[in-house]
Amino acid sequence: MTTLGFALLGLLAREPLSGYDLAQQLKKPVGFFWHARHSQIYPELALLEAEGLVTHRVIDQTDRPDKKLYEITGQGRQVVGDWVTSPLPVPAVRDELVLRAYCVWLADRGRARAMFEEQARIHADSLAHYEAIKAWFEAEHHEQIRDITSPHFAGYAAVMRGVGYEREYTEWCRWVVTMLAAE
Amino acid sequence: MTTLGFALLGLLAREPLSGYDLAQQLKKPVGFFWHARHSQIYPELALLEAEGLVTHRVIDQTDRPDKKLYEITGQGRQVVGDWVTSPLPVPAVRDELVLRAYCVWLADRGRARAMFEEQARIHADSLAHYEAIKAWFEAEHHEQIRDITSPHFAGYAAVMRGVGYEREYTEWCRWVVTMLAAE
DNA sequence: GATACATATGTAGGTATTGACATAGGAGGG
DNA sequence: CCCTCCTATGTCAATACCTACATATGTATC
Repeated sequence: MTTLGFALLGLLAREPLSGYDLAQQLKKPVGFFWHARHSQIYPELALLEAEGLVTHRVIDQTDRPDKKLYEITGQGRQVVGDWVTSPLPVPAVRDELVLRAYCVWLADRGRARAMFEEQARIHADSLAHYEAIKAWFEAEHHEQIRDITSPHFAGYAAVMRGVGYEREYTEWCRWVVTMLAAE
Repeated sequence: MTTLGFALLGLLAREPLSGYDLAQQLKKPVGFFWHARHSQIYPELALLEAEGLVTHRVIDQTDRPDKKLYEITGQGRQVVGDWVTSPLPVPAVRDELVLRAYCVWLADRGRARAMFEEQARIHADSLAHYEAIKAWFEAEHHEQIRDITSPHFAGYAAVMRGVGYEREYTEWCRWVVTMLAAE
């Protein structure tokens, strides 16, 4: 089982979805900290089905192409639940912008400043996006987000991480900009 | 040119290093937001040398095996400087712990709480590590960390991100723990 | 003397992911 | 009627990365 497989199971545990739907949800910034292309999703769904973790049925559609609607099985639900608390491998953090910051002393000052200003904008936009989702959760599911057995709590927890992550990232970008702009 | 290639050039722009040294620096948590194994580093160094971005000379050592000391060329310095401000591809954020949080409603409450407590400890340790490096920079290079043409400024900027990242991550883990512990 | 460990450099095989190619039906606009 | 876009499912080749294998020298410990 790959991590992508668990990501798909985690989405299918909430509602039945087609491969196309899953690909939409795993597009940034909707996919909370995991994403994949349809070229990886379709084969992974076939593997999950071969292992008996999901099943599918074809839905005939008149106004658009037919689709395969995937549903999680009881076994799939068990597998993803066990995976959540299984030993976590050391996370592989890779951030190209931080790496670039580490090399910024070799770059042109003005161009570097422009780049970090743009990145600050991008992350501020992303932050606004997450904060909107957070507000939506609090308005629409103010009860369920306190119930840890509810998928809404889990979604809210992921969004909380998105807010914190992007807030810190935006602040750091702005700090770099002020340093590059100083004097 | 791969991102790893730029990472190696960024390190070699500071001082000549062997492949082994580079592998040590790119081990977590020393490698600030980029890491690689020696099995990837050695071939990459050969590619960089073939492109004329680095050169190497063999250093004879008596107390340990001989080593190849790599030095960046003028062209290599130019290439990495240009790369820093080149268009940045959309970052591919993948965080398995956040994905697990998104699925935590399917898991055992006690086990989940224990896992997030452990993760909080891990990230708190990492935060302490980054804060120690930050303090070292401020004590040893309090002048250079304000000079954007200095590698110390660049290193300080990367560490600042490490501090912010791990601080936020630790706080989020603790928030999840309190939610899982409530009632 | 044997064993383990740090230094040092490499290769080989497998997996996860991406980007491009491929097909197809229906909707909407010009 | 053509072109574009959204929906929908798939394959293929290339790449980035990891795990494991492979070798060699010197030091420290049992």
